[in-house]
Amino acid sequence: MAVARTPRHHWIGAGLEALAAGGPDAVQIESLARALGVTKGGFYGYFADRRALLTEVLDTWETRSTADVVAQVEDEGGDAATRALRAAELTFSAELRPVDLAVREWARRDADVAGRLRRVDNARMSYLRALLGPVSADEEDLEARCFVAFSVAVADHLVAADHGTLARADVRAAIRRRLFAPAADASGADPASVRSGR
Amino acid sequence: MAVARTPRHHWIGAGLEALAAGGPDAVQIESLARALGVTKGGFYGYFADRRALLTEVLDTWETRSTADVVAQVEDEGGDAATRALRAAELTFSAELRPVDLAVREWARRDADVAGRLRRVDNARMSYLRALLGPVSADEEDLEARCFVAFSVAVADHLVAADHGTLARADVRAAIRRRLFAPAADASGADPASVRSGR
DNA sequence: CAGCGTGTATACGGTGCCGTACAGAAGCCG
DNA sequence: CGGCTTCTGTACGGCACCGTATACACGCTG
Repeated sequence: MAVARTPRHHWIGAGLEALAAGGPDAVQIESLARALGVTKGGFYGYFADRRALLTEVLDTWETRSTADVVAQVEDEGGDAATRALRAAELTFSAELRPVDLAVREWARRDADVAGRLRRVDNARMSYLRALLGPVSADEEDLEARCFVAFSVAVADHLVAADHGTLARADVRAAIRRRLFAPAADASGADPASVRSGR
Repeated sequence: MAVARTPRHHWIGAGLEALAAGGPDAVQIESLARALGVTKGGFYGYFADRRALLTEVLDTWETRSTADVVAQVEDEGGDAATRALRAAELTFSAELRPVDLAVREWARRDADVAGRLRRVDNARMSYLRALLGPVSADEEDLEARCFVAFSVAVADHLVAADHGTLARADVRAAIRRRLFAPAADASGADPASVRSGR
């Protein structure tokens, strides 16, 4: 048997990169083949068609951006704030972030993808909610903080505005201070006291 | 002379809708023609090619989502908070919002579009900054509030998460309260005292 | 009521991609 | 070493779109 020069996961990897770079329309079999230095000859041995590849690409993204992230964050440990920031770092890493944004746009016009994104976002928000829970006792205030944190993480690389004399990093830091500031009405709940919330 | 059944602006309008619905790749001449109930016969009388149409579509979007919005908001008047919320309503209206999101995604892979988006976002942020200016004296805090407001507005229709017993509208309201709350250190600057900020 | 100009329909060549078919190469096994 | 399995290259038909060319139809204008 000839050994596979282009195993299955190579196609998925190239598919992820194409999705990140140009959206679902850019995931073209002949284009991926060129990127991999082969022709599409072998592709149809692994996948029924283009749709099948896209499905597996999304599966891979889904796993990497939820289960894998949580596993690694929990493995590394730290207090709530540390873990929340680490989760954001991993979720919106240089490789995963463009895929996330592409999927988000894709979800606007594909119900299946929208369903996946909803699962993924709910998982992420649940995790964030558990981490930020001790910061604020009020349900609405807590949810506001979580949604702000999530929105800023998503919009950060999507909003093109400048900030005068400030750098984007300064703005992010200021937002972070606001997010982790104890609530006005909440009695001194200490974020650092949560070390094992799921 | 035969009267134009499909004048220039019809093509641009259809282009905007296609861009909103499916991104730049979906702006296809033959597809727009079908949507307009004609064939592409007349298209090339108005536009040199597909690129020319896309340029004009972006021009239209740029004007509508900056100058037109500010003009209408200023015309309607109201205090700073009212105007900020109204500007958000108009900018992210049902017709303009999908275009905005499509352009945002497109800007990730096209330098020209990225430049436009930056102009537009900077104009929006300047306006917002002027409106929110009196809420907080601290530059970083102000910028944080503006960027949060903008990010939430953008991410609102892009993040698919649920909020337990709360509705998205409740979360938005809670965020709004946080954004307009006077700064802890700022002496009582009253948002309602600004009625004619640029 | 001609006749002209303008917008539209139709037809065409070119290109790029999908999915299929088949032939060839490359390694492992007996 | 010869055969077999498995992957890859090449070729093909089909389709959808772009941009051009050309012929037609409409309704002003004189």
